[in-house]
Amino acid sequence: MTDAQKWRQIFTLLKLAEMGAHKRTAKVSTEYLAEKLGTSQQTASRYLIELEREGWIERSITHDGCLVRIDAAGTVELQKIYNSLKFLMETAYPPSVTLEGIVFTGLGEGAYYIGKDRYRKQFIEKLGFEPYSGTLNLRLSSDYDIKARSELEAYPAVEIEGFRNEDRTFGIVKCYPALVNNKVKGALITALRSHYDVSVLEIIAPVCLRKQLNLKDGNKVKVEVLIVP
Amino acid sequence: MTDAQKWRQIFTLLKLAEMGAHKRTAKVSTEYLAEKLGTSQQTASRYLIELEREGWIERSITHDGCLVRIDAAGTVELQKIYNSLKFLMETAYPPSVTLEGIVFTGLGEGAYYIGKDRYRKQFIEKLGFEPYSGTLNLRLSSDYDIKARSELEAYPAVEIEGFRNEDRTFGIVKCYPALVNNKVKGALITALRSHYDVSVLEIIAPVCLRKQLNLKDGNKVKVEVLIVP
DNA sequence: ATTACTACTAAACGAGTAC
DNA sequence: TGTACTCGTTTAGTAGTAA
Repeated sequence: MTDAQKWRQIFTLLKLAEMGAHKRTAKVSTEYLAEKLGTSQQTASRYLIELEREGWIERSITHDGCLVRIDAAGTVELQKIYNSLKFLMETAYPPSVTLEGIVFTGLGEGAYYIGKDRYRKQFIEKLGFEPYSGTLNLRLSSDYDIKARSELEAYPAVEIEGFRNEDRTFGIVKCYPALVNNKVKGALITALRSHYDVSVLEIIAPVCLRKQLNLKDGNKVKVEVLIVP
Repeated sequence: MTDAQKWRQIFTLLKLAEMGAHKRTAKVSTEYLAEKLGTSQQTASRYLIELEREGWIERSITHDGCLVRIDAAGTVELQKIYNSLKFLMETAYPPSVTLEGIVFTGLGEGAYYIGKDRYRKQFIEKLGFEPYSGTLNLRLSSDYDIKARSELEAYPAVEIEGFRNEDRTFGIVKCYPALVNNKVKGALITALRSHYDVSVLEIIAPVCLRKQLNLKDGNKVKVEVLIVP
């Protein structure tokens, strides 16, 4: 089944549900369904046949219409769309923000901060992974990316608490779970220190991103930041 | 715009929303969108053009992708589907039950009961119309219709309180708002008395249904009973 | 009344490609 | 890189009609 077909079918399921076929066996003539769908009787008939083959509805044909009931599998499809829409419409934040930046070599300070045990423990606890001892530095190039990054500040983040040891104070770190180049799970971290400006991203991950993704300075990297309300 | 087109577009809107385009301007390449849609880059491009023409998205093209934001009109479309699904999935009852029956002439007792002032006042108050002084009697023919009618008992109804006068007791009446032959608003009423069995429907409406719909004994009538939780 | 087949028409798709 | 045009191919839609 192609995606286009799938969506026609989900639309048909929705119309059948509006006739109550998700709660009870409803009598539906192909002519009536056709009217609701804005299509011909023949097409409505074909849709019902497809839905039946797909196992999304149960159907029996009588002399004056079909008795149709949406099956468990069909209900699941409607529920999926509902859940997705519910999340999108009820949540104040976008589900994700995608940023792109160019790899560059930093001063190696990332490793120093990430190495601090009080940070490490929290990374493991709150992000679910032990970070590789180094950060991947990305420079944002476009206005879009810089704007998108600044919008992130308003969205909820995983907060890593600061602390102080005998020498100095280590500040709070805001983390955003992220997917790097559609492949590797990691996190964007901010405010570790203020050496870099808003056009720089620092990424941590359980593995060495440069090795894992075969990255060199100057390569473009996509970071899909996941907002977790 | 045909309905098939409309549904492709709503599907596309949903995917764009999953990229956050309903909350912010998102950078989306046609190639990336194509992948999410399960279609070709060319088709994705066409969809975006159509959505823009429709006024559902705002778009500006940059050298490395489109900046896309779902417009108010587009959000409304998503909201419509969401509201519809929300109602269907969160409600324990089907939105409506459609019954078909054959017109026959009753004993004229309907007029007597409906004429009672204590009933009339409640009909006006709770159903929103003053019933024509007579009921349309329908005989259910198929097993499906009789089964569907019996299911109605479990669904919420508008309840008209009983009363007693000097002579006798008048019982409670359950009403279900209904649309007769897709045209006239009225109500299915039950338990006015027990003269008729489960295979008989009594319908009231603000007008004389026989005249309004030009009905004769033996005509088939469709009654779409609306469940109002 | 219905459903749904066949044969045809209309529309959507996507490969190639220009920009 | 991108987007989006043309145009041949594929797919969906419908009219007519049988069952």
